[in-house]
Amino acid sequence: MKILLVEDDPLHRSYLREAVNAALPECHAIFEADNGIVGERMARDHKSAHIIMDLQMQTRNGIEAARTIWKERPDTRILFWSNYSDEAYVRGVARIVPDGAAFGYVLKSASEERLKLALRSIFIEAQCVIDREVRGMQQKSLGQAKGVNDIEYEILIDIALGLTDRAIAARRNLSLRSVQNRLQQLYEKLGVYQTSQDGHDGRFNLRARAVAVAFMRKLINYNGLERSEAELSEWLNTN
Amino acid sequence: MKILLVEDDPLHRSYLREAVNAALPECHAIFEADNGIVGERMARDHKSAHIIMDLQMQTRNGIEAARTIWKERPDTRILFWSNYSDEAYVRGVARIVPDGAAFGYVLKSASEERLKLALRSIFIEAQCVIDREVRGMQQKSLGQAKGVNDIEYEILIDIALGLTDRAIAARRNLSLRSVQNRLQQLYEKLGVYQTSQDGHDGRFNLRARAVAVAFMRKLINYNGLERSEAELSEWLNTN
DNA sequence: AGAAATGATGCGGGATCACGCAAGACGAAC
DNA sequence: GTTCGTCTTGCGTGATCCCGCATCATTTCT
Repeated sequence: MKILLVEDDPLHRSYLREAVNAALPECHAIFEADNGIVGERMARDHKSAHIIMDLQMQTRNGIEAARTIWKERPDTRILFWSNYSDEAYVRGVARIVPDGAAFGYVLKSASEERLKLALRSIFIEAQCVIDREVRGMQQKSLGQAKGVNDIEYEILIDIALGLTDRAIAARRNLSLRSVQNRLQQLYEKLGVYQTSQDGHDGRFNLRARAVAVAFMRKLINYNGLERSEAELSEWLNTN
Repeated sequence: MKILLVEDDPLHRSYLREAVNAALPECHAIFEADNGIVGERMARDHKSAHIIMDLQMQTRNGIEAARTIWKERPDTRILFWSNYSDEAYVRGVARIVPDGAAFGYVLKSASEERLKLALRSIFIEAQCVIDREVRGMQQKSLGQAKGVNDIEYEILIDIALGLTDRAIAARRNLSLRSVQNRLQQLYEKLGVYQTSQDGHDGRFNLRARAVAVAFMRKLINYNGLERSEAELSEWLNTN
């Protein structure tokens, strides 16, 4: 068995290397990449079937890399190893995992024991392993209770990118009014409203405020926004 | 000499410990804290004069912690050790460092050699050491060439938090029109404008777009926004 | 099948925003 | 002292946003 490590931080990389050696004696070769681009290339060259992937890397993040890898060979098993359980990351991963693929999501704060267990579960048993904390996040994403559903999430991204209602309507093939409807759903879900109804001074610009609270609730984050921006500029060009 | 490490990742913490041992034989005691709260407390209890501080930690970030520590004893020497050189962080640090205090800013990606050198320079020689990359960022912040100055930065924060023009005016003691003036300066600096002047469809909501590009340029980030939000809610209560 | 829920769309109005124009305030340069 | 540049503020306008009210269409429940 060969394993490919894609991880920025040399410290974490060597920690992973040791964990793999300890937990997977059947692994006889470890390859390492220190960013997403190299990771993709090595995965292709070595036809890697077992990958451990960091999510936030400077040059190319783990979600992008995983997507292209899975596009080429959907049965690749990938263990995501991340510092955070931001909803934005969880959504990002959930969006790209192919049907039936084995993958895992373990936090860097997990104990060594848990990491080793996850390694065996995924790479030997082909089971999906998802950290408890991440799991909680996932439930919240899917169930709508207090969570933001896909439609609302989509429009959240659009306003976070700074689009006007009209542009969103064009992009999503909706009428102007529908866009505004969805915006109101979103505002409600995020608990955003013009405070101090007493006077006439709405303190918050709802649109901007919604983005702010989404950001603070980690519904969106830097990497997610960057990805969305890339999609947007693509759309802008063809339109 | 005693040194206090404030860092949430155990891996990085032990790496630091070894680096300190290797570079500073005159250090006879190392204390460790795994978040900002504990860090503040330990700094107080041990009257720490030499601290190595991570910037992004979950429970309380390094800037907050450093601020309260410096408030109590401004001659404390603090080496910030961070993954990123986001302008938001650099600004955050610059804002709180007391006059004449010795401090440093070293990236985690720096070589071990560089870290050790910085350790000696700061803790022995009381010099300020700032990573080259960070330095570049700092210049850009201060010089206004293409960079955003303090006034623009301030209003950027305000719209990122989701305030209305009126609320900003109240908070900053300005007229409505002045706020809008500053907004326009900001838009210009960020290169934000209604694309496609041909038709009449402004694709971007300038206010939201400005926040988006600022975010993508790392003028603002999660920690910074959270800090500002805390200040904001304080102001909202007393007003 | 009929009823109820959900979502898309149109109309309209009040509030906010973006921004040109212009007048006064203040300090720096000459 | 005059002139210039920068900053603040007011007024006004057109575009955009927020959102209540109302009409269909599609789904879902009974």
